[in-house]
Amino acid sequence: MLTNFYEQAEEMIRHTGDRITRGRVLVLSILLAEKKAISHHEIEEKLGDDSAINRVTLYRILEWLNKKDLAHKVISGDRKWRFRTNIYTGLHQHAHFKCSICAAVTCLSDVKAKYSSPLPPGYQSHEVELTVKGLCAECA
Amino acid sequence: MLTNFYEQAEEMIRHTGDRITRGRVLVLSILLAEKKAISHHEIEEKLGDDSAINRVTLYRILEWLNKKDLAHKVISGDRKWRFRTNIYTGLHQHAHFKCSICAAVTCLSDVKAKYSSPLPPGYQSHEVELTVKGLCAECA
DNA sequence: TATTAAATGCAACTAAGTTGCGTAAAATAT
DNA sequence: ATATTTTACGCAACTTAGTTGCATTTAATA
Repeated sequence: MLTNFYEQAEEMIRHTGDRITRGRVLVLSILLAEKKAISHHEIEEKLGDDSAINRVTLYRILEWLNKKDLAHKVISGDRKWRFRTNIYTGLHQHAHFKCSICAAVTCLSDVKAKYSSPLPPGYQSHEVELTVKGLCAECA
Repeated sequence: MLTNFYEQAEEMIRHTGDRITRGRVLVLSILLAEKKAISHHEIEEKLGDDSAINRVTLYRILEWLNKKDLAHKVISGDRKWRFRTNIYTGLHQHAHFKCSICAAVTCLSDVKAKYSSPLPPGYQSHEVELTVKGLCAECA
């Protein structure tokens, strides 16, 4: 399973033209295996001791994945960033769900963000981030 | 002007039944005078040296205003919280604009958040937070 | 005016993310 | 296959935002 994601990650990274490094492949394959957006800390845990990556490097890898549009940053209220791969989601314009109890962030893949009236004059929209807060199925 | 907001703030706080303190009134009147959501740091600056409030107290006041629904917390990607009064906005279900250059957060009062399909089974929605990212009129 | 419960201030702390710089390792050229 | 050259990595030290515990002050009340 994970081997599969590992190869997929490698292929995706090759596609960017940038260097294919152990860290990038490991992190991206973790994100590919994951259904929901996960934090820096959670990724560190999943890496485990043997395949550990330096804290700073992990931040830089996540930043790089974001820049290359292989993953995106999910904003939430606990001042932690969470990351998720972009493969299953149409790049931007999609929504997230944040559980008020367990703080888990899930991408609502079918839910498209919409807003009902235009922006004030002179404003330009680049990206829409919609977060629905409430209780997830487990905490409800 | 500010005196006006000061009295309005006092009245709003009285209404909660909790104590009317110097700090609460000062902070709320600053928020009332402000059009956009502002950060802890920006509030400190507006308070100035003479009417300074302790950092921790300011955090607690903002938390309290949020709890009493006199203000609400605006989440953004720079891991800073911003606050805005709730008086002009219908309590929840409204959108924010975050400028990618100057990082200013504005409430889009006319823009109602909508999402086009239902949540996954078992999920409950309590609040919808919509953030449009792009360029504001000044930075565009 | 005295009492008391709640808010404030201080100091020390935590958690998340950043910066600078020397070292290691991909990719490329030889 | 090996040397060269970028580019990424690891480490240490730092910054920024927010938190906790506890002693002190202050708004409400009796």
